[in-house]
Order: sequence, then structure tokens, then C-alpha cells
Amino acid sequence: MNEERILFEGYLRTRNLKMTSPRETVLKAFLENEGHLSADDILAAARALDPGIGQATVFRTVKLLADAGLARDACQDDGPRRYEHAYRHSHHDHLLCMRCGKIIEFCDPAIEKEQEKIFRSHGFKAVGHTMELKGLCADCAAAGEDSASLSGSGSQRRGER
Amino acid sequence: MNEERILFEGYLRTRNLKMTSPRETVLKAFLENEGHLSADDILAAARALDPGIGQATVFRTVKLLADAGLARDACQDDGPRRYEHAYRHSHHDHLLCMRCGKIIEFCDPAIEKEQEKIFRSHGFKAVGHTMELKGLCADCAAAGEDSASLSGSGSQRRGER
DNA sequence: GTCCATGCAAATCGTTTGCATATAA
DNA sequence: TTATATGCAAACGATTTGCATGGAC
Repeated sequence: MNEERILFEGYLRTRNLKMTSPRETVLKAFLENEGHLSADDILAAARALDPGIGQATVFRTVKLLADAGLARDACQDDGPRRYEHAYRHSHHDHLLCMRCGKIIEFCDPAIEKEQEKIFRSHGFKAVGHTMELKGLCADCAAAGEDSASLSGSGSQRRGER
Repeated sequence: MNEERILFEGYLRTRNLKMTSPRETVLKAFLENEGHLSADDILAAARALDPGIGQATVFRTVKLLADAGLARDACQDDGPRRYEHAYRHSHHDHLLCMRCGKIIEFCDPAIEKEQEKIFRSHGFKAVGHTMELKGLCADCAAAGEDSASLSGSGSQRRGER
């Protein structure tokens, strides 16, 4: 918890940026909440700590957190961009149910190795990857046996947080 | 080319929707262009065929095309949503250079199999997946040896198409 | 004739930016 | 003291929606 703060301060210092009270609040708000957070989620959490925080500050600060390696993009769906903790949180991919929005995180070493091969075979220097498996969880697959028109699958929104 | 039209008509008929001239134009505009197309790209192509086409119609129609299985989401980056051909275009994933925006399409059977396993092990019914490998292509990796601050890697935009 | 589709413009959503002021270093 | 950060509100880009009109069936 305070480790991240040190990291962030270091990151800011090396760029001649300043550790300010709003930035500290945003960092705290982010760290207090696990999961996939939108800028709006973080704004709400930050305002709970200090009602004076502005929306723009959150957008600006979250970008810094991502750049500092403390936050990373969570799985990308429709709707607002979401961030997840990156420091001391190992890489993982997402399996998501298109009907109920359930999200399962997993990490498959076999796939990771295979991905490395692909980078290498194309002469790429790997930086990262995202993988999202979409389908229907057991419950929803059962529930949708009747009404589920396979083709209508692209319309669900995500209600997560 | 006309095969897709038949499919689309069938799709519309089963839903009591109508095959109209604007929809036909949008379909044509989409089919004429391979690659990763934004709604705006398609609007431009459609207007080349019929200047009277409205923007909203393109958004509405592309959604139908996706639902009909003729279009699918292309790789997801910042910026507008992009679509690619889905009919008779086999599934593939993307390897993308974060610096120059180059996109390489590939399909790796080993990974696909592994993904199937993951779906199964969680009781999911598979619908689809997206995987995006991000890195630096050989050229850009070489070029960036000096100026490249690894941490600044999240900022590039995509200039594609 | 009925219901669906269209084009336009206005509305919406998430995000970014300009600017005058406040604050860390 | 000087550059950077802040909050606000306006600007922005992509997409959606309301509505009066036009067109397919």
C-alpha cells in the first residue's frame, strides 16, 4: 500500500512532476478498490476521501498511474475504459460471460509460451498482450437454451464494478 | 460478393426487417473494402456510391451486418470501433506494433486448442475470443533503441487505413 | 395501409483541453 | 519564485436517439 506510493513518487520525481494532495488521493482511491475500475469509479472513491477532487484530475492521474506501472488496462469491452491494479498483481487474461457479465481471470502458461513464439517468429519485441475469451457461463447457457438466438449475442452491456 | 447479399437478405427476412437501398449500399461499401474499417470509412465508401446516405444509417446497418455474421469487430485500440469481414474470412488474431501501427494477422492452432480447454474447464460455452499481442516490430525496435523510454509506451495512436 | 427505415439534428457518453488560479519544489 | 497542477467549464469525437417523412412489403 505504501510501497506503491513510493514507486509513484519516484516515478514523478524522475519526470520533474510533483506529488500533490489530489494525486495522493487518487492513488489511494485506486488502491483501495480491487477490480476493474472506470475513471468514474475512481472519481467517486476519490471524492469520498476528498470531495473537492475534479474529474479531469482523475483522468490525468490515472494515466500517470498506468505509465508508472501501477495500473493497467483491464479487459476492454464497450463502455468506459477500465483499469486494474498492475503492481504485484500478476498478469492474467479474462474469460467473460456475454450474458451476465461474469468475469473469470486466468493465466495459462501454455498460451503464454506460444505467444512468445509468435512474437519471436515475426521479429517482434514483446511488450504485452490482451486476450479475452467470450462465451456463456454454465448458468447462462442453461438459462438461454430457449430464448437464446445465437446471433443476438452482440448486444449485452456490462454492469460490472 | 452476391453471396453475402443473399445471407443478409435472409437475415433480414427472418427478423421481419426490410432490404432497402441504403442497406444495400452500405453492404456494398463494406464488402468493397478489405481491412479494418471504421464507421466513418464505411460512410465515405457508401457516399461514393450514393451521396445521400446518412451517418446514422451506417451505424445502424453495420450493427446489423455484425449481427448477421458478415462483419466482426477488428482489433480494439483507441479511436473509433473498427470492423472487418467475417464471412469466408477465417478467424485470426492480431500482432501489432505499438510504434508504427503495423498489424500482422495470424492464427495459431495450438493457442486455439488451449483456449477451448479453458472454456471447457470453466463450463463455458465458447462464442469467440480476441487476442492482441502488442510489441515493437523489428524496424521500430531497432529505431527506438536510443529514444525509446519503455514507460512511455502507452501513448501511441494508431494511424491505420 | 401498415410498419419499418431514413436523414437530419439534437442529445449523450466518455474523455480532453483551455484557462485563470493555487501549490509543490 | 517558477514551473507544474488544479478545478471548472467548454470542447471534442464517436455513437445514439427523437422525430417527421419516405419507402418496402
